Amino acid sequence: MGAAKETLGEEQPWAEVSPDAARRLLIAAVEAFAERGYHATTTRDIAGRAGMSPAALYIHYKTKEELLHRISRLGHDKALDILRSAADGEGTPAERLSAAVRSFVRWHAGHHTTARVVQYELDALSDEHRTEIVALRRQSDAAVREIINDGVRAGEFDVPDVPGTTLAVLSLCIDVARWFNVEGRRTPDEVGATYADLVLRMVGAVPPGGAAPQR
Amino acid sequence: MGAAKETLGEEQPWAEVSPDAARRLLIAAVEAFAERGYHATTTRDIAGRAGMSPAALYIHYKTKEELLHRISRLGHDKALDILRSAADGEGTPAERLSAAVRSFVRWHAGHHTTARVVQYELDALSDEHRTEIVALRRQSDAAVREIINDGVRAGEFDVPDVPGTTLAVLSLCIDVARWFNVEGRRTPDEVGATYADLVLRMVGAVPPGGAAPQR
DNA sequence: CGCTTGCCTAAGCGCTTGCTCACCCTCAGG
DNA sequence: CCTGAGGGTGAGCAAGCGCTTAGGCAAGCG
Repeated sequence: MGAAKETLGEEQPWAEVSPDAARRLLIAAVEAFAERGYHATTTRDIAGRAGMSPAALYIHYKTKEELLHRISRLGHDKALDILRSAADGEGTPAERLSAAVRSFVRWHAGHHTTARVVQYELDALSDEHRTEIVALRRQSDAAVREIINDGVRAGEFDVPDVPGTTLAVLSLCIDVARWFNVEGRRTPDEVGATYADLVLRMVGAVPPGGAAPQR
Repeated sequence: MGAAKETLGEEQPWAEVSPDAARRLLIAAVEAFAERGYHATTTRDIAGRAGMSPAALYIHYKTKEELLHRISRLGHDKALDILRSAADGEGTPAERLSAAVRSFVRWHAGHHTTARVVQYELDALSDEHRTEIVALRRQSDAAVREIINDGVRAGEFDVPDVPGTTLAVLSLCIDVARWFNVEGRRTPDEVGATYADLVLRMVGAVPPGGAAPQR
């Protein structure tokens, strides 16, 4: 149910970044940051991956930190968007929570390089940029908490500690970006389904029909 | 002069590191790595925090990476120890799983600076050291999986995907190190209790008595 | 054609990094 | 007293860092 009418996985995930050279640099930076971390990545490495000279980077971005901020901002926007559209969707709280977790996890697994940068490199941002991003994260938290509160009010969920459970649910989903490996046995879809099931158990909503994804 | 080795009344977490100067350097490194990350930390910063000159570091450690390795090794040993003693303890699978999660989470919250370094700076290790650490992590995974398998065999747990659930449980616990804040509202004990409850729900074992920790 | 504009590079500046080296201080054993 | 070893320091090296600068080249336009 719920007919996940999903805007198809963007074939060009960074279509909003232009011109072309700026996008190539940003994609190269995502890869490099995800592999080695922000501080261990050099501007020469980023430029090299994009097939450019080190100086080319500074035509499109003022600093290396601005690159990280752009990535972080776009990624958080996307993540929040995913959560919001599930939270504001139709259906019972259980259905909405399940959909939110499934799509949120699918994104973290499918775009785990981006997600890794977005979720684990916050410390490298400037104070100003970090507070901007933290505000977005609080909105993500609010979106999930709202679904859980709805479920509790409707008597569908049994949750003694709503803020704590909200935190745990988001934490569980976010950490997917850390361990997910493309060469592993699980597809993003499978992980999403498994996690949606686990989260429904956490809030005391029995998964429908016991139809748990088996393998 | 005054007693150089003063008992602080709290546990001495790095008692196994000697001599004294080496321990002070290690503690300084844990703080710095946890705050800024390995790559953003300079050897001068570590030495400075320990009240020494930059060169002093190299009397006790061959490289900066060796410091990280020592921290990571000791931390993983401790974490594995905690999980093992819960897994090998007595009681029903639900009791053992609950105890394992509670103590594991309590450690990650209470020693969140150390845990942050231990859990999130693996990439900075040399290939050799990283494979050594990864082997320890696989043992942690095995310890948790064993409890869950016991519960399934005993008919106490309802777990469709044991490896997936094991991964999720560990992931949930580990991520505590990322978000836990000393100035937050929760104590390590409270988080441990909340999480133990959540994990029992995840494996389909009804939490005992419904005595869930309230805010 | 000359001139501007946008994108890019080669070279390199100033600084910081991990790490080393020559030397010093303290103290136990003879 | 001397000696030698272990723990410490100030100064600094080579390499690598983020970033800048001067200039090149192609395209659009009078």
